[in-house]
Amino acid sequence: MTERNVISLDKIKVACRDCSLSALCLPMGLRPEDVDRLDAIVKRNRPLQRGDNLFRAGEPFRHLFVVKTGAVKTFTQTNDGDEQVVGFHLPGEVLGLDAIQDGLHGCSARALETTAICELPFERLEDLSSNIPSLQHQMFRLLSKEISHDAEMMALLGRSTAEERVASFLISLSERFKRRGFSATDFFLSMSRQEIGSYLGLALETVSRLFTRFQDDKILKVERKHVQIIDMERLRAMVTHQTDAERHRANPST
Amino acid sequence: MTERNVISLDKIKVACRDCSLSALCLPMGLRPEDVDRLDAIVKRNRPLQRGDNLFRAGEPFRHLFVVKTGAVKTFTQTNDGDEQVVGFHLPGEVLGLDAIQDGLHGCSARALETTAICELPFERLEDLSSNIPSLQHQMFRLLSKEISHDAEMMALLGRSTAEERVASFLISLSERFKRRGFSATDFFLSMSRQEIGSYLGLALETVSRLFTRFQDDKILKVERKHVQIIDMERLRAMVTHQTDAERHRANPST
DNA sequence: CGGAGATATTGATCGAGGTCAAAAAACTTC
DNA sequence: GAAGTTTTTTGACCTCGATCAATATCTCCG
Repeated sequence: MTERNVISLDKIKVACRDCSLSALCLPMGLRPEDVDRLDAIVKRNRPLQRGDNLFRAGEPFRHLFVVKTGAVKTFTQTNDGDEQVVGFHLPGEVLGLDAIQDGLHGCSARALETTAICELPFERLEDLSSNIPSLQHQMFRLLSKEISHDAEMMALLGRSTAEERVASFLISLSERFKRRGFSATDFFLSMSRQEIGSYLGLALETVSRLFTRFQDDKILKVERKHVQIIDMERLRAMVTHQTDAERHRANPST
Repeated sequence: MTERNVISLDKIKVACRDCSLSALCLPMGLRPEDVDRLDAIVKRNRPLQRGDNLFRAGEPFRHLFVVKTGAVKTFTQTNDGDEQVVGFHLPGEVLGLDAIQDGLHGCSARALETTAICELPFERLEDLSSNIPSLQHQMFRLLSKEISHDAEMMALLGRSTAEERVASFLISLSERFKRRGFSATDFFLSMSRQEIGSYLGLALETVSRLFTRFQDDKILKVERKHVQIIDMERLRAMVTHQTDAERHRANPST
């Protein structure tokens, strides 16, 4: 199960022991020789604390952000005041891609826990990518990946039952943790039931009930925010909607 | 209410009376001097008939597609066999952006009516955009626009009532028609109730009921697939979730 | 430590919208 | 234009999950 989007991951890991750069390399899949040039433009910020905003909807867009450690949620406000979570961003993942189009952030981003972030000045990234074809290519891939992820999410929200949504959510987290070298079956949820519910289009009570039901069914072990996946097979079996792309990725021989 | 993404639209319209190229210019917002270079790589296909596939999920990705006339739906299959619509694509809109990441189409695309399409060989587009910074910039914008559209859609599917979803859908169609120079208040739906329902995460019966209710309330005039929006204000009032970006676009002075 | 304010669980109730069913309207094809 | 197919409308019923409410647990801080 190698990460398709990463070119010679081992070399990169060696080339940039600084975790901020490996956080960059992972999503971008850069070649080592390109990393040095990227390195020059990366800003490193002090960590955000839980509740700190990284940016707010409507603010001008200057930087792409890469999560180094911690977790971030992105959300919009509804007219009647409360917030709607549109994404969770784990280490190695990129934020701000929706803001390129018109130079304004379309959603707000807030740290869910103590979080370290890399800033990439977008203008300079654009300049660089004109000169480094592989960087341009990776930028296109990055944006495209976000689009297919969103399409999967839309498909999930469009049809599924609560059970299926929560199962999908856990599987998605599991795969994302695995990809970054964390445990795929034993992890902490840095977001509240409320936030999970908002993201999945469910009431927080429904999320809670499903967690306990999954626990009763010996599929999970849940203790507050600590989740262990006991029976991944049955969790996967709950998800009816697997895109052809996913099928292909799971079994590339087909 | 000028289209922010288009640079000197009038000039482009004059420069390329061939509708295929204006279809390209609109989403990309290219400068006239770039159009000639694009022109060279555009393939023009014979029209698709209703039901024809443009591509299927899992097929290798070679081209971006731009709808010239007609309409296309994109959809995925669920494991239990039936299809899930993930998007509708009207004249001037681009398809295939989700496939850049891994070179495989993640969904299938099928014509909803007689449809003319432009093909853009993606490799050559990538090459060109290395040499034309403004093209690279527009490509980024195009991808980013898709991402923010998807985020809005996710927000819609995540929270809204059936009423709000159908209202949003009609408003979205209206704005997209308007942008391309068609009537914003009087148009045909080339998709079935079934397909609308699938897209909005609703049963087809629910869509039908809402259409008749809107008609009874003097908000719409619906006759089969022909829709007239009578009271846009009340339609808009139904939508609680307006992103800050949308608010800003509607009233840029803020 | 103990009290205050989040956050999570669990129960009870209710309604929006899904499902099933049947009829009506529109489109096809010969 | 008749017969068959597909799409849409409308009605009746029921279920899943939202909402309301009460309690339990955690976390933070003086």
